[in-house]
Amino acid sequence: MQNKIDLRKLPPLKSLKGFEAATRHQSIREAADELCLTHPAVSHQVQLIEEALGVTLFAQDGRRIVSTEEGRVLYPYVRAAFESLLEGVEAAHRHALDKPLRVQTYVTASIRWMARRVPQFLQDNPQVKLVLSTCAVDWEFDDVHADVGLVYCETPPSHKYHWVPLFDYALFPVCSPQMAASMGQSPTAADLLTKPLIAINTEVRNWQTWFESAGVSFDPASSYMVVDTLAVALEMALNNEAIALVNGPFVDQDIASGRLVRPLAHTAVCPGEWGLICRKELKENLRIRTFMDWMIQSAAQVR
Amino acid sequence: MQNKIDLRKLPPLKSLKGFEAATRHQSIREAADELCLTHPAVSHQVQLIEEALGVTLFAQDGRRIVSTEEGRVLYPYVRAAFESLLEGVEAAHRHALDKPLRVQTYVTASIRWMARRVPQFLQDNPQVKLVLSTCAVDWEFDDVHADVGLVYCETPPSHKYHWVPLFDYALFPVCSPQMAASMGQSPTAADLLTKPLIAINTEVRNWQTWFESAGVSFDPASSYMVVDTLAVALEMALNNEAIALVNGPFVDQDIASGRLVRPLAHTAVCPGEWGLICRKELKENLRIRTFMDWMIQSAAQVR
DNA sequence: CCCAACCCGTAAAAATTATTTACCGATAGC
DNA sequence: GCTATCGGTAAATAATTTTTACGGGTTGGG
Repeated sequence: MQNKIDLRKLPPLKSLKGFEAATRHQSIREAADELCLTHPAVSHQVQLIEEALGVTLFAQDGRRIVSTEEGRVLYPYVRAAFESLLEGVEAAHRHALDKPLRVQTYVTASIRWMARRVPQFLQDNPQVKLVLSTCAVDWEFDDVHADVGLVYCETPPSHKYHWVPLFDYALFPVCSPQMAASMGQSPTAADLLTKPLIAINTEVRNWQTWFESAGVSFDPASSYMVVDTLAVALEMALNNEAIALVNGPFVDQDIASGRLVRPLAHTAVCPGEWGLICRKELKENLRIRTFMDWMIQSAAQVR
Repeated sequence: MQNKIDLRKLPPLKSLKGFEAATRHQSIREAADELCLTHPAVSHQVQLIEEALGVTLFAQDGRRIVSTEEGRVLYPYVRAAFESLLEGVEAAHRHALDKPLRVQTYVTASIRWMARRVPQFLQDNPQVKLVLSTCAVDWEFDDVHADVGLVYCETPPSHKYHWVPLFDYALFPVCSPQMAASMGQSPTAADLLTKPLIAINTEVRNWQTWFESAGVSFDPASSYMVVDTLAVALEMALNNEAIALVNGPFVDQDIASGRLVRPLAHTAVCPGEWGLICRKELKENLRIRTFMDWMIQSAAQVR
């Protein structure tokens, strides 16, 4: 870092905008128009600077104004200062966008949500680089290794995080059309008990929750099979091997295309939500806001 | 002049001071001390800029702060901007002080007031150059040919001028000690009528005014002699040739030294005053304010 | 030549910003 | 563990900027 600088001798910085524009236009009114202000505002700004410097910057010439010699001397320095600042802002932006944005999520969300949408984002924001990490140590958002996360939270996270809920944690079964057909016209929840049900090892109680909300009792130990991520369960459902229990907006396309169906409409909405998370102080960060805004918009199209 | 510049992209300029100092100190509190602000003020300034740029500039490290890479990228540009502004202010000052200050006054004031005091002013303000003009076309202050004037105004001048009254227009007679002695111990106003009285051609009625205020009638046509400036009249008084009528603080030194005396104390205070005048918009001008302040202080020592 | 259009300056009121005061939680040294 | 220090937050206060409303002076066209 450098030495101290005598900031007290600086004129009122905000008013310099008025001086700059007024000098360029040699007109208070035109400057005001450019700055989207009224003319007395600019007039006052110019006077402030004149008083601060003790130097007359404009003289009246008929009904216009003309820079004095001092005004003309000062202008290039002010101009250079503004240009330096703009360059600085640019440089900081470039630098900020250069670092890849680290996104944490779960395997299923990564495969069945991100993978389908991220390419469009990268195309729309070519200057942003993304790193998706699905191998988080546990379910919690890890702010050391990621900038932003698409995660499930049962309760709103601590105040040090910025949290934008996106979807309900809504449970509903899906299976292949053949499997659904094998259960007859309008199967009941109890009918599902006759079929192979896949559970996820981190959420083994989900089937129980769903059956209970449908008024049917269920023993978690009776699951046909337990896998460690929904993505695998869905793959099995697609292959007509079992019924999977989905917990978010991860099968919209398969249902739309008919590859998967919902054998019955019952949905169990659980506490908590899927949402976006980042550290609070990063929420105004350019890259992060860009990404989050895009995610929010993208999610809104699904709901 | 140059092209338009996109001033909207600039961050809040005032807050840049906070960023600059905080970066230099790597501490919010020290920055606040330097800027004579409280620490929340600086904290807020930094946040404003971070929000404006969408970039994080500081990270917390224990109980201090550390610039992020973006902060370090931005700093030199901000610094350069401030330095450019300071240079600009300097340059404008230099330019403003380089032009000589044009002072208008009357011959007598010039000889008997300015001439004695100006050298000290020039010594105290070596960067200021003065041009005294005593050959004004008429008595009025001429703002085209002078920046500031030491003039007499019977009524306060028009609102376009800044006017600082300095002395009463007070009339009193002076003469040599011999001439005074020749009139006896305590001469009356009437006693003066027996002596040669010098009048000034532009103010021929002054003797009449003085005598009337002293309760003695006087015919202006009876003046011993008419000259065109008080300076000449005073010279004659010094040479024991006549009595002059002084209209301002122009004989203090001669009276102090005993070269001139006031034969009697009666003074006629006339309407109007001696004062400093300049165009209103110039009153905050560095050179002009410097000069006027000095004049005011200098005058205060006399009164 | 005069009137309307235009421009700038001023002053008081209104709106907006900046700063302070009074807290809180976190950290590091003792 | 306790305390001094640091930074962040929020509400209240202070300061500033901006606007509104007006006035005076200049210019150019009818």
